[in-house]
Amino acid sequence: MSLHDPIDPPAGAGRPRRKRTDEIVDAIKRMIVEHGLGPGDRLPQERELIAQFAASKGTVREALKALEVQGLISVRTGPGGGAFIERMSEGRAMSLLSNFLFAKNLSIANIYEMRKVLEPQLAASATPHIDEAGLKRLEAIIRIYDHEPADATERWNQRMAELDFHGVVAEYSDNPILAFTCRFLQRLLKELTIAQDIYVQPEPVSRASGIRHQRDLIAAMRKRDPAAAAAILAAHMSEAEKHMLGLQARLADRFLSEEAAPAPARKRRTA
Amino acid sequence: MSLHDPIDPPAGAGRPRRKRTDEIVDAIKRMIVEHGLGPGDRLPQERELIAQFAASKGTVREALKALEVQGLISVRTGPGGGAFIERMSEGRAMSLLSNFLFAKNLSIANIYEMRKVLEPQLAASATPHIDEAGLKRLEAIIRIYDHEPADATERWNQRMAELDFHGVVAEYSDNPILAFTCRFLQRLLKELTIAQDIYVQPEPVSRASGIRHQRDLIAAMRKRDPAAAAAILAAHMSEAEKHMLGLQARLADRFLSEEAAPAPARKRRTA
DNA sequence: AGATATTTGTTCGTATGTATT
DNA sequence: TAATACATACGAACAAATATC
Repeated sequence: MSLHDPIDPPAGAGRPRRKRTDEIVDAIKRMIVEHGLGPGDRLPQERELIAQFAASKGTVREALKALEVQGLISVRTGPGGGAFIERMSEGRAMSLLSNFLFAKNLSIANIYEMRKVLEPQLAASATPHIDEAGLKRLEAIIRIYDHEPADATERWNQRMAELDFHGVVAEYSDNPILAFTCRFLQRLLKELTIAQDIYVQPEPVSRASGIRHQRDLIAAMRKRDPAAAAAILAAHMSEAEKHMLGLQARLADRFLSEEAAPAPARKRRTA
Repeated sequence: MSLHDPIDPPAGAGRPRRKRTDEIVDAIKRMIVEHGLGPGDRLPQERELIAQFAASKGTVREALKALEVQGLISVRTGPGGGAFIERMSEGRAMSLLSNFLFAKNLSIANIYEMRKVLEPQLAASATPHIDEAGLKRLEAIIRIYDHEPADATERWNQRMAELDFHGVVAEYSDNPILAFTCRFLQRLLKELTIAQDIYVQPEPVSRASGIRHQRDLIAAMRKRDPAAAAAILAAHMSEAEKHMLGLQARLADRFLSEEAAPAPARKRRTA
């Protein structure tokens, strides 16, 4: 069912017969790896799959739907349409993960416990690769929150921008899983439901200190000094953690919205 | 959020019209959160959903399939059957995530860069909660690899057990996302394809040191000393990283199903 | 811009499989 | 064993989207 839907503990005796749909899902997955298909490549069309698997249209469509939800393919209508191999987007991966963590009632403390050790690593791993354009972007983001906000809305925007700052740093890391994890944690923070309006109330501590840290970070990166970058982020996170700790907040019901719309990149045709 | 949530403002110009299936998926998700349905609760049956959404059987089934793949529901046949709310299993969450990271070509270095900072945190967070039974389990696992392996198979089993050791520690952490991440990293290491048979060749360094670290960790946990536990793990990881670094290995092609039941000769199917 | 061909999307009716009683 | 209640699967027809001319 799932790509490597593992082991689905089949309750010892009397395995429930394999469902046709799942067989087809697996068969298509095999087809993908065996033919070495990559993003953009086309699968046989519905009609052919129906013939090939001797299955009905509905069954084949269910299988394709399963693959689509897993982010493996996308399906387009029209001439030259059909199922195309996709690379799962980061956003979708995060949504899927959120569904899992949703039930776990994460706290801010949980998230910061990870951030305080990961963000320094992230900064260090980005330091050798960030370019002047990236540094400029960071400086631009700081400018969003380097002043007192006029109203609650601006205050909220400033808090989001602070998280975006770290998101930009992640873009320059050469460690994909570290970057993904950090960005995911940032997203979780953005999705917090406020028991005590964290992001709305005036910050309990000086913004100046945070901004100084971030400017220091940019300087350290310019000097290509990963150790310094990590140290600065460690201090920054430790301070941020202190402010956030104790706040009650839980994950929002982001649950329902899923990014849909696969990008309309087109103009591709693989026979 | 209300029943008639305007969340899906019908795509003004440009975007393709919302597909019926996706509408139903979202509607069911809304239904779940609005009714506060939890694991084990039943959704309306197929027939009722068909009536409720004025959609055909096939469309409703596609929607249910999508929810099933996301780990949100499971469907059972027979009297009293239907769609039931599920808690996504950790295994499924990991599989879905693997699909995303598969394309990213992770290296061992990438994984250890995270482990070396996360595992110490994990040990610290588990220290206050682990009980004597857990400590005994850890000691039992160590016994699997506290001696020279007889053959390659045992050597491999020993390496897997070393990872399981940390998995047990994760079970006692009170930080769900930290525990999940650490276990996921462990799983990635288990799934490595060997360019240079990492787990098969004799270990390049003494096993004694690793085991000493782990025994020290158990002692520190017994004394309820999180700081010491973290420090020991940091040393342990740093040493392990040294051994693994430089090894070339990539994520395995878990891509295609590895079901419990191994590939029996494929049945031929009439075209 | 409009017509057309191609391909997915949706519906309906029916039959089969499976678990409960 | 049989009856029942439910999902699972099939097939044909029709609707909608979209690339091409």
